[in-house]
Amino acid sequence: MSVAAIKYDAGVSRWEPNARGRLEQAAMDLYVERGFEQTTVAEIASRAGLTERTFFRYFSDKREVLFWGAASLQEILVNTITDAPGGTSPIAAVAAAIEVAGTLFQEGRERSRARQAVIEANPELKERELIKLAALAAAMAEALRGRGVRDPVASLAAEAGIAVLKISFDEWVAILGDDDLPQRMRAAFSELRAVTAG
Amino acid sequence: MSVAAIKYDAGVSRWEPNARGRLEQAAMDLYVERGFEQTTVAEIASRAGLTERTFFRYFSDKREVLFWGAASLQEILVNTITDAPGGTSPIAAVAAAIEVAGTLFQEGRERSRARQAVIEANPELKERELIKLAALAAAMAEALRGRGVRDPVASLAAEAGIAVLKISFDEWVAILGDDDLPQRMRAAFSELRAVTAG
DNA sequence: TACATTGATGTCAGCGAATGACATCGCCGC
DNA sequence: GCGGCGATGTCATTCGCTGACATCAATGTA
Repeated sequence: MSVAAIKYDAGVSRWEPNARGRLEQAAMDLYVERGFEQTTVAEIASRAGLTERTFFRYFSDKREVLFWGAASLQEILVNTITDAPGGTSPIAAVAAAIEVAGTLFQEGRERSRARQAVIEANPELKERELIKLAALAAAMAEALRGRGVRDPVASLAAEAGIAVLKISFDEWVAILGDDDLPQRMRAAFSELRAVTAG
Repeated sequence: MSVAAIKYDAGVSRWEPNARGRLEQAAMDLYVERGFEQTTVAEIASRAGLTERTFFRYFSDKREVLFWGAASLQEILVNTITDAPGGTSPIAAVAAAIEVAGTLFQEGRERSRARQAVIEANPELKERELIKLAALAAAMAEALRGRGVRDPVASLAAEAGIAVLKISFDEWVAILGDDDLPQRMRAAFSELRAVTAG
């Protein structure tokens, strides 16, 4: 739905449209402005023209605003693994999925940066990020099992992939200029191969 | 310290000794009996003969009761890596550290089991566990850097070690009989080598 | 047209985690 | 014996989060 459509609808419909989007925007703005802890849910809701109660109808908790998008990322990773050509090795399928994720992050570069800065500044948010990454690993392992890969190979390949994702992403975010994230990921995978061979 | 000793001390000192230990014990008991969420800090404190406020003086939050022991584990991992003979490869140093941890878990087997059951049953606790594991990985990476290992090798080796720890530990906990955790960890490391070799 | 239903939001009350400020009072060194 | 210290208690408060119920436009249906 376009912005024009939103304007059109205002006053016609009972409420402003896109409540979830407004809440998300308000939350991000406030988290960036004053930090996560210093922002209350009441403030977020108020800035979005809604009430606290409504915030909690859209997001299970204050942290989830920054993470609900992980669901679609998970879907992409799983599909990439599932759709990999037969005969692709587990680690190659995982690597392909991780690189697709890398491409996506690269597209929304500034957004990724801002988001990561907020998360990095708060331990509670780091916890949430880690559990989302763990969920991604679990989902990838499950997708591998769906291809006939057994444990512990499936789990190990998935965990290795997440390790590469984390490390590459952190480096990429820390770098000032813009360099290629998927390429950095490929390099990390080959480093990992050398390291474990150690 | 035995119950008898506690009785002896009562009345001599102003308070029962070992407040922290009593809080920890009370918390574990309650978490096992009714689950983490269904237990209030007030109940824990009351069972330990203390107040809520005192609980928060010993533990930064309700979850930390189950995790404050991670500090000494981290120390052990770091020391093992630091003290590894010169010329030991990064992954070998990490493997050695992880196996030491495995030995420790094995000694307190029932305790590990009970604890893990509580954690597994609650997402908040899983989050906390993950961030502790991430802290362990970061500390091991730092110890490797202290040996002259550069990034991303140091980080990758540390993350790989944590992945092996996690997966082996989970399997070991799930198994009914008692089998050897360090040995399981060695096996997982060699699986990982095969997996990343693709 | 009238009426029932539905769905997104609001209102209100309340619990429990966490924190700051200040009080208490044995213990220990001087 | 006195004065400070340290472990604990008391009190008040903020904030995240939840359940129960109310509101009211839109939509469907007789």
